[in-house]
Amino acid sequence: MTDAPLQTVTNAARLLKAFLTREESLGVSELSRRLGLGKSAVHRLLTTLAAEGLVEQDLHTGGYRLGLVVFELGEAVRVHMDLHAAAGSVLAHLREETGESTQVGMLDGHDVVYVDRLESSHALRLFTETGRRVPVHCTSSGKVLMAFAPEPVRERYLATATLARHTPHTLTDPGELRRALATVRARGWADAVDEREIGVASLAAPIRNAHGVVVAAIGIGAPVSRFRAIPRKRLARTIVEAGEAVSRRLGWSEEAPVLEKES
Amino acid sequence: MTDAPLQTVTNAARLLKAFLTREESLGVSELSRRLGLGKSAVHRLLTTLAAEGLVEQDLHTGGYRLGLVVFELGEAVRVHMDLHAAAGSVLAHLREETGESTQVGMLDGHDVVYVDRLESSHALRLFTETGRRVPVHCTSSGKVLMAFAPEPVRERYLATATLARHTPHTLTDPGELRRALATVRARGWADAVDEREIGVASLAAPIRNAHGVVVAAIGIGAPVSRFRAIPRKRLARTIVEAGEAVSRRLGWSEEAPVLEKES
DNA sequence: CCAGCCGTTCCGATATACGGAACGACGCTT
DNA sequence: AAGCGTCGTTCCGTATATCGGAACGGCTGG
Repeated sequence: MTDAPLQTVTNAARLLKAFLTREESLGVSELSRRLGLGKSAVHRLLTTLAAEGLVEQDLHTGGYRLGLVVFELGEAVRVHMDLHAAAGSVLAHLREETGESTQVGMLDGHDVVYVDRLESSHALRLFTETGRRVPVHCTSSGKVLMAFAPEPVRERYLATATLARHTPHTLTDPGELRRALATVRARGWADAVDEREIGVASLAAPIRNAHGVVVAAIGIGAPVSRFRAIPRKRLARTIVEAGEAVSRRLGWSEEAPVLEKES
Repeated sequence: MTDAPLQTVTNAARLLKAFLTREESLGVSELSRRLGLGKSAVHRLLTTLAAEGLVEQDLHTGGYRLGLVVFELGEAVRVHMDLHAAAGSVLAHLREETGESTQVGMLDGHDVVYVDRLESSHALRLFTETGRRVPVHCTSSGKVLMAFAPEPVRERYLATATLARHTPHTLTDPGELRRALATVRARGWADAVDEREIGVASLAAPIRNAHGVVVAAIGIGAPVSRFRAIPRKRLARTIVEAGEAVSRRLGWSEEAPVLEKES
C-alpha cells in the first residue's frame, strides 16, 4: 500500500467506472475529457480492454460500452454474497408484511451498495435498483452499517467523510451523526426521514454473519405519507426480526455471540 | 487493434478473470502461478485494484476477492440489456407453459453467456446460473446465435474454434456443424440432445433487436426423459413464438424487416 | 523449534505507456 | 455542394513507470 499504484491499471479502473453513470455508450473523446487523459491513451486502454472482453465497441456509433465479461464478473461476486440466498425469502416475507419496497445493502467506503431488493406493490413506490450506491449519512441502511462498523472505521469515516446536505433534515455535523449512531447501536435499528430526499422515509436493521459481524443491513423504504401511518416501534420490531432471520441463515446464533476485539 | 495491447491492463484483466472460477478468495502466490507473473507484480496489481474497489482483501486469510465495484459494474451492464426487461415476463410465461427451466443467452466469442433464466419447478431440473458460460457448438442457444450471426463471424468461428467433444453426440466436425447451422437458419430454431451432457436436452429460438439483428437466444433445457414426451414441433413453435414476443418488445416489427448487408 | 509457506517491500534495468500531431471518415450547417 | 467540426484511429520519440528477483517478518503445522 505504501507502493505507488500502477498508473495504467488505475486509469483502466477509472475508465470502467465511468460507465457507472449508466450511459449507453461512451466515445473515446468523451472519456478522454472526463478522465483527463490523451485520446490515444484512452483509445489504447479501450482496445486492450475490448480484447479481454471487458468492454465492447458499438459497431454503429463507434462508441464503447461495458462487455459481457463484466457482467459475468458481477454475477461471480453475487454468488459469494451468501446474502443473495439467505435474504431472498426474508425479503419477500418482509415486503408482504409491510407492503413496501425492501432492500439489502452493504457498506463500501462512504457509501451503501444495494445488493438485493424487492419493490413495493404500491403505485407510488421507492425506485431502487441493485448495484446502486447511496450515501451513508442520510440513509437508514447506511446508519446501521456505520453504527455497527468497527470503531476505527467509524471514526475514520466521521473524520474524513463530507456529510453532504441533501435536505434541511440531513445530518451534516460529525458530532451529531456520532451521537445518532450511538443511539442506533443501542436500540438495534435506524431510521431516516426526509434526510436524503424530502418525502422519503426508511428504516433498517443489521444482518450478521456467522462470526457475529454486521455485514449488511436490511430495510424498507416508503413515502413518508404511508410511513407515518405505521406505528414506528412495531415496524422496527418487524425489520429487526427480519434482520435476525437472515443472520440465522448465515450461521449466526444469538445465544453464543462471538466476541470480537475491536483493535 | 494493430496496436500492441497494454501489457499491464491485460494482466489486470486476466487477474480479474481468474476469479471467474468462483473461488471464494485467491492469494497472491496462487495468482502469481496461474498468471505466470512475479509475485510482486501480482501484489501491485491487487493493491491497485483494491484502491479502486475492484477487489478487496479478506482481512482474515490475507487473500483477495472481487470487490463491490465489480458487482456495481455488472449491474450497470444488466441495465443496458433491455433484454432483462423485455424477456422477464416472457420467460415466466414460457416456464409456465412448458414447466421447464428457461434461459436467455448472448453470444460472446466462442461461448454463450446466460444473462437471464428461470428454473423449472420440477425436482429434477437443469441447474443454470446467470453469468455462466457454455460452448456454442453443443447447445441449442449457441447454435441459434451462431446460425444467425453475420457470415464472416460464423466462418471465422468454424475455422478457428476447437469443437471439443463432450459426449458421443457432440458435433465436432466443422463441416457437419456448418450444415447443422444452415438447417437452424432455415427452420428458425435449434435443438441439442445429449450433445453437451448425456441426459440433457434443449431447444432455442432467436431474439432480434429493433434492427432485426439476432442479439440473443431464448430456450428451455430439460432432462431428455421429459423432453421426449413433448411433441417436438409443437414445443419448437412455442419457443419460436416466445422469441418473437421478446423481439417485438425490443422494437422489431416482423413486417418491415431491415435488410442487413453481410459485407 | 524449525521449515516452509504466506503477503509484503525494495531495487535497478529495460521495456513500456504517455502526449501530441496527423489522418481519413462522417455528419451537420451554410 | 462545399466546408467545418468532430469522431475514432494511427504513428512516433521520450520520459518513466513496470517488471522480476531477492530479502523480510509473520504465521502455521510438523
